[in-house]
Amino acid sequence: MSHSHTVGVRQAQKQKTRQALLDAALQLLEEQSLSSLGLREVTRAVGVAPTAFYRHFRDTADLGVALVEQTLGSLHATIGEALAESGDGVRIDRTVALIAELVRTSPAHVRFIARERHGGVQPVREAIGAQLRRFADEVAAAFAREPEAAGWSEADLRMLAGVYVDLMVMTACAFLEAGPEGEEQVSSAARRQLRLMSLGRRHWLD
Amino acid sequence: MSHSHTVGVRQAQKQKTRQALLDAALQLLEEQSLSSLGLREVTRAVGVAPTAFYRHFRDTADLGVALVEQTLGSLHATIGEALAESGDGVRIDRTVALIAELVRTSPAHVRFIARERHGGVQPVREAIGAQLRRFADEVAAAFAREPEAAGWSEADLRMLAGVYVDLMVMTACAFLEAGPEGEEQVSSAARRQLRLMSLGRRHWLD
DNA sequence: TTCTCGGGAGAACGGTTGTTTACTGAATGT
DNA sequence: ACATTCAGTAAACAACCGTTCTCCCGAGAA
Repeated sequence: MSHSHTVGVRQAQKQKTRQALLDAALQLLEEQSLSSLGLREVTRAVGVAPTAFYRHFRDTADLGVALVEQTLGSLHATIGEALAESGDGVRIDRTVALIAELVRTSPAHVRFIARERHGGVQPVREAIGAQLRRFADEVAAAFAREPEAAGWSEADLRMLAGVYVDLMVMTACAFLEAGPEGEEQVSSAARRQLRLMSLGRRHWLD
Repeated sequence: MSHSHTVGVRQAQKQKTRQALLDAALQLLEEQSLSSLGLREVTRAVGVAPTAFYRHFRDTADLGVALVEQTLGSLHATIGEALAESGDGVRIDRTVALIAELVRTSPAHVRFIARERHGGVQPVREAIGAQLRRFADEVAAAFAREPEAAGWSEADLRMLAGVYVDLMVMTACAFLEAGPEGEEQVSSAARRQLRLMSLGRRHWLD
């Protein structure tokens, strides 16, 4: 008589090992790319039989897109907060600090996205591309709500938002490569880059 | 009694099959990443025995760094020409056109660089990073030669050059993803991005 | 010519891969 | 209480992998 929304011990255990597979894969992907990640490699790290993999994913590419959506999907809410800042200078600091904390708390996720964005697995590439396009849309919408956007064409606004998102991805990669000790240096460089873009934006309509 | 500079049939044949290995690898890497590229896979595509691979490279990672230097090394001369343009607007058109032609004539090389820049093989990542840093240095030197660079700190100039290079890599990736039909659209977007940066550069010292 | 060097061929090795098939047993619905 | 569903197991499969060893034979030096 239990309703469909009750979790049940059964489905809870299933999603538990599913998450274990995702976590193990993410860890293994720190030193290789998805197209070389083996099915057995993942199950061995978790401690389950190789065939158990098929109960959750069709292949490692399928696992990859799940990893993309879990990593980037939960980020839209966080991004919205930083974009709510109206001051141009304050938003720059907020955004860079957000990226820095993201890389600090979960570097493996960031590395995975950076690596597979242009990686060898097509479905994963497309999943990342779609998510980044969603981010750019949200940034463009936030820009459009501001008074500085007056006189801007929609295409130019979309271009500006695209540069903004790409700059943030590049900054995240720079944080990764620099390590914890070079964090402050990357931060200041990123802030200057954003300031350069902000200046260009102010004088766009001349 | 032949002098050391005479090629000889022996060394010519060796570099011939070495180049064949590089070409075959580049073609195979269009649909996968280097960390999953097999030694036998490459030799099979060329038509030589698997053991012949060891006469030229230690492993596939070694082949990767050779591929990086062959791809990016020959580009420094071409870049120098575009940077010689003094006009700010003309240089933008020249640069974007150069990237477009590069992607058109050898897309596999561009895809390889984009894919392995953050890929799973450390030595290759470092080789690409070193080459891109060289590009940024050249761009910074070209900027420093201009009158607009007056009052700029060396660090800010380096930052500007870094953004320039990263923007070009991103543009090359955009050309790849868009395909031949969307070439004009990517070109105009890239030109607007460069113009945005150029505007910010003009008002940097306020 | 004769000797040496070295790129390439061939076979074999132990190990790993993805996938299939049949099976177990505990949580679930009736 | 019983029947069913299904996540996970176990074993086997052919195919592939990187690497080692031995041999071959033509180019280049003597």
